[in-house]
Amino acid sequence: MQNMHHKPLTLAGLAQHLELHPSSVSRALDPSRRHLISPQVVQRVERAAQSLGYTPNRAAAALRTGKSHCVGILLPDITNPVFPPILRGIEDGLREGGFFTLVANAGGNAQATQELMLRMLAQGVDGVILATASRKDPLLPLLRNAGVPVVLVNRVDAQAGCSAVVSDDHWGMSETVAHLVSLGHHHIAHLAGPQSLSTGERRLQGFHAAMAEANLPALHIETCDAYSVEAGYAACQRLLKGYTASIAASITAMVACNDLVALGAIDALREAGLQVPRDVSVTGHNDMPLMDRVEPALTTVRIQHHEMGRAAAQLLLQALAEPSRADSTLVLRPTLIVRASTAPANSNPISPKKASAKRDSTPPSSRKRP
Amino acid sequence: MQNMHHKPLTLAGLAQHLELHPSSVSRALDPSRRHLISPQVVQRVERAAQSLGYTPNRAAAALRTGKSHCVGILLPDITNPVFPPILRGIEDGLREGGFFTLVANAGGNAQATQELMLRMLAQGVDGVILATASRKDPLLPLLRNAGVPVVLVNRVDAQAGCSAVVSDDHWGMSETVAHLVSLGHHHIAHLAGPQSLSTGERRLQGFHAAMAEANLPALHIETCDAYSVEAGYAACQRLLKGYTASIAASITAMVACNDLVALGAIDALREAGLQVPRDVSVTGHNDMPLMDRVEPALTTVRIQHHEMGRAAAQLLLQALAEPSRADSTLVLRPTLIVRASTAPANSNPISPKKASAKRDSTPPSSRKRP
DNA sequence: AACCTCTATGCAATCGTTCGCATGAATTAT
DNA sequence: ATAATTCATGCGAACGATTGCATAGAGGTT
Repeated sequence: MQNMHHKPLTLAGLAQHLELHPSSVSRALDPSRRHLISPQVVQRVERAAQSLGYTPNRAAAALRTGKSHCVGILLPDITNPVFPPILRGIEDGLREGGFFTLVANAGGNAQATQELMLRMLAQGVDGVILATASRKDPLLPLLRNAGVPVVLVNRVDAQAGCSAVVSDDHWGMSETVAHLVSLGHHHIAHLAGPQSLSTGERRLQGFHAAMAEANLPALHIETCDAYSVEAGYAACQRLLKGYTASIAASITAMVACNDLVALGAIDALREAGLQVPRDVSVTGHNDMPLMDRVEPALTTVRIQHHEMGRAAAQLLLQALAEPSRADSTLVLRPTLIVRASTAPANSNPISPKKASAKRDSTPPSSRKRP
Repeated sequence: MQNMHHKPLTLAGLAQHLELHPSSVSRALDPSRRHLISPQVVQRVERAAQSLGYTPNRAAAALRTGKSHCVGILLPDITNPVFPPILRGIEDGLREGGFFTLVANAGGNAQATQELMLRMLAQGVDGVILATASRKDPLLPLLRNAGVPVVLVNRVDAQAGCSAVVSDDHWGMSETVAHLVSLGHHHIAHLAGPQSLSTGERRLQGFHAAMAEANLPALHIETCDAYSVEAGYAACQRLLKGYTASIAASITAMVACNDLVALGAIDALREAGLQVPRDVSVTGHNDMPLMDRVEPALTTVRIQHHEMGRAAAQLLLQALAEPSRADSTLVLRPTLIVRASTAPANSNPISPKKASAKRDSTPPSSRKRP
């Protein structure tokens, strides 16, 4: 109780206590400059620092060196289940390098995002990891100009200019399509992600490539305006609208750009009187937590969230240590996880009650099995 | 391209450009000291700052003033779905005050946690929000000693000494028990959380109180050593072990301390040949994302995650603005969300095949309905 | 007109670390 | 033995923003 507000011990204070000059103490405490100081003194300093509980003032060091030992992490929204494991991976990777993570959720708004980034820069972050980068992201030139190393995670930028870690979306898509084809599906639709995001674009490309590979036409594509349950629901509804009138009637499988979108699609399908996977198989992407426990358990592409974050952190550490180093893009291979939302193709997926069911907007709660 | 590595504009540079003294510029830019400067000059300074893109160096300001405009947030694990919304709430609340969030996942290990906290302090955080506080957390005296304001979120500390925001666990428990009682359940078990955490303790107390209120004996209590699916699975297995031999055979409902624990319990029950909710009703706590889509949809207590975070941020801002202010504890009321995992009590819950089924460790995948 | 009051701005010290340079001691080479 | 070369440490000036105090005008009072 007596030592409240112990004004924190300063380097000078410690030096005085040891009858040394602050600069010597500073050197003794810095592993990379220790060699300038005699071993005995180093030990004496270390002991004293330990026992007196000296903690260097990072703000002062940051001011002097221009390095804050903080990196900024910009996420669209931590509430989206893809990001927590990525963030965790980043943090784990960064911790090894002695860096702290300044986290901010950008939340969509471009204007606000830019402001946030400027504040991060003012805060003196040494580097930035972006999980928000849209294609041709306006933030990148800004950061480049400020001379701050950047690593993109989960998304890449067209005109790159920085390192990135992404999942192999093409591979994920071709695995998914191959799986569906092996179950006898021929009419496969795609609920594409926002084309302003690289994942949306690449997964769509991957879908096209995979369908071409399988000699199937990629006819039924609907774009979502976000990676959310609601957007998936809406996109699937739009897709179903053309159902009666067109050849689309034969769709037996849907590849969603994302797990949440898949969940929304399942809602829309059920609402239209279709069963998953009996009538239509549905796949997701990301293998978010709990996707093995939803009803039906979702067949999805598991991306290496944690590893992605970790790799991004390592790339950033490299860039910080060696600024001249060339940018590199790391592509991690995902795995297809087959669960209960995909099943062999049903020859006649159109349920007899479809026509009426389409107008029926029965809420989910009344959808229980008989 | 020509202006690469523009060495950032400094206050002195800006002052020189304006033919003013740095101190005047500093004052003109600080809303709380603006009044010392003539309006025309203020405007001139602001324009110039704007157009030249001046951003103050926070490190320097932090050194001079001792305030970093950063607050540290210590979480057990962002991967646990309770925390993202809380973090989001904190960030939203803090942003209004112009603060940044330094996020760290402590991950259980007490030693590492303490180190992390020391580094946060060295980083110069102005305040700390702890979502990790166990009862009698050793970090609290440390922080108190450093004179850093602290707010606890989701968990409280016995000897408090700081503000906190928590959910009304008692109320949540009594709602839950009342709901089960109204369904005809009399033998209700509780899978309690770690008693070293305030939520675990308080929910257990709440359970006892609620059972007493309903004139029921609280006989079947098993403690989990973590808030995880695995811990819930193990605890439920331990509970089931005494099933045949004792009066416990009549258990028709289980109140879990947490949604994840509830999911683990459901796994264990199924493995023992029991159906949820036909044989045993199960409830969770927190209403994590997707709990409405797991099988069966979980009856649970929805806590106000986002609001908790936001309130914690506001409490911290208050404490920073007015250090003498008395601590306050904010208790937010949760809501019981009834879904499919609870049903009327079954008079004879013990399935005939139980005895053999208990030894049967059929994996979940073969558990499909006939 | 001499004095006092304000008000707007300038001055200079300060926060705690770091780092180029200088210095003195100890070691080695000649 | 003296000069040349290490090596360990001291010295002091940065880094950029803030702030108590000083000061120079402008305006007001008697």
